[in-house]
Amino acid sequence: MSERGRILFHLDMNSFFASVEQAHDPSLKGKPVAVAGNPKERKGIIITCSYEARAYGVYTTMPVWEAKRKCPSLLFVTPTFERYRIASQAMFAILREYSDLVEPVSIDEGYVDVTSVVNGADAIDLAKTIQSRILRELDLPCSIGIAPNKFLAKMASGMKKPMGITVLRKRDVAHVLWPLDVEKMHGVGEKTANKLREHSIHTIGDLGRMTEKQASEVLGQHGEKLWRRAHGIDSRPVDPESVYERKSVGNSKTLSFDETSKPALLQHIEQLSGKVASRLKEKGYVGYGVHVQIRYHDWQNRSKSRTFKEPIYRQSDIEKHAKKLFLELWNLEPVRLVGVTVQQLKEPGEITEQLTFDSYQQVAKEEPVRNLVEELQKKYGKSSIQKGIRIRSKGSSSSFSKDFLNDHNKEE
DNA sequence: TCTGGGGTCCTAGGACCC
DNA sequence: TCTGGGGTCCTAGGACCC
Repeated sequence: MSERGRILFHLDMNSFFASVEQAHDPSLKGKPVAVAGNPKERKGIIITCSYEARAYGVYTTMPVWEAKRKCPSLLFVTPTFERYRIASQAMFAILREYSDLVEPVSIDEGYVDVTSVVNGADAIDLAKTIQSRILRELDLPCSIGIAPNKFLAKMASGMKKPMGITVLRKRDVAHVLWPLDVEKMHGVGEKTANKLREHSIHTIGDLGRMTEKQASEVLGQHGEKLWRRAHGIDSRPVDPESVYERKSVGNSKTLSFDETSKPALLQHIEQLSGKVASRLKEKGYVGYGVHVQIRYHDWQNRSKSRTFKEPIYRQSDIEKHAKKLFLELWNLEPVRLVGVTVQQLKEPGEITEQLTFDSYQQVAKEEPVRNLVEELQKKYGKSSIQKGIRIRSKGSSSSFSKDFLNDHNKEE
């Protein structure tokens, strides 16, 4: 498939969780707001913060205590994931009004292929329409990148925030992308950036000016991919199905202190197994592998996994295998985090057991927009609709996005 | 008083098979 | 006569992203 001629949008919600909270409680608007877990827990970090908070130097993953120091007036909100899922669904529902080719990437971003919907000249108008609808109907800001492929669209959406619309053509790559620090590139993290710097590669342009062979000598296959991206080459299609193809379901927990007691650790494994089992059931999957992770006090990560012939989905089975794996793995050192994941998921289509089928059907079917609106109204009341759709939905919501920061926080 | 929790994808080595 | 070559599966670990 030629990539010439495609028109892709990448839509990115601006500081999504914080914006949803500001939409829900307008008294938070214009103020530094941070969404963070329980600040008393060790896990107290900033999950998202408003632009007003960013102005004080607060950013995602910053420990709460540090954020308080940087911005004493910072308002803290504990996350309400149900609200975010609802807003996310409503946002994707709007996108699907314009194209069937919508691929959610996470709860707050996705790609839309509008090639057959709009001609090049009208793409910006469509982006403006979508952006202003999301602002008017959901009271949420977003940025949109317009480009001939996913990589460029993603880079474009990040260029103007909040409420930006940015076109990035292939011919813009050399003068727009190449001057940027190589770490700004999607797919280049700290480790890769360090490795590149060792070879005097500091900007995207430095990477682009290497030969493809040199890039692969430094970074292997990953290097070739990045080199092509640096040249604006990316033929990945927008795949609306990918959201349904979940590969694993897991839960992990950073313990409130480094734990050395075996019974206590096994109890954490039990709890995590229970969460995983109920999420599997809710989503209607069975798995064929169990994976256990340990993070030690010194941040050393270890993991152990095992594949099974028989489908795994019962809490008792997950628990049994996870405990066994844990005890084989644990070296008696203090444990900071434990995690349990069920992987190699399959939809239980041909599985004889029936218990998961109903919930699977719910998840697999996309809800009509109309229902969403009704549900929004139920949750927030009709009076608040002038400023935006605010919906209530139960179950089945996560089918719309590969929801990062997932169901684990349902109870909060 | 460092550093959450949910994921995906990739690599590399060994087992095993034809 | 030293012992090919390819493919797949499994497992451990790492990098990255939101």
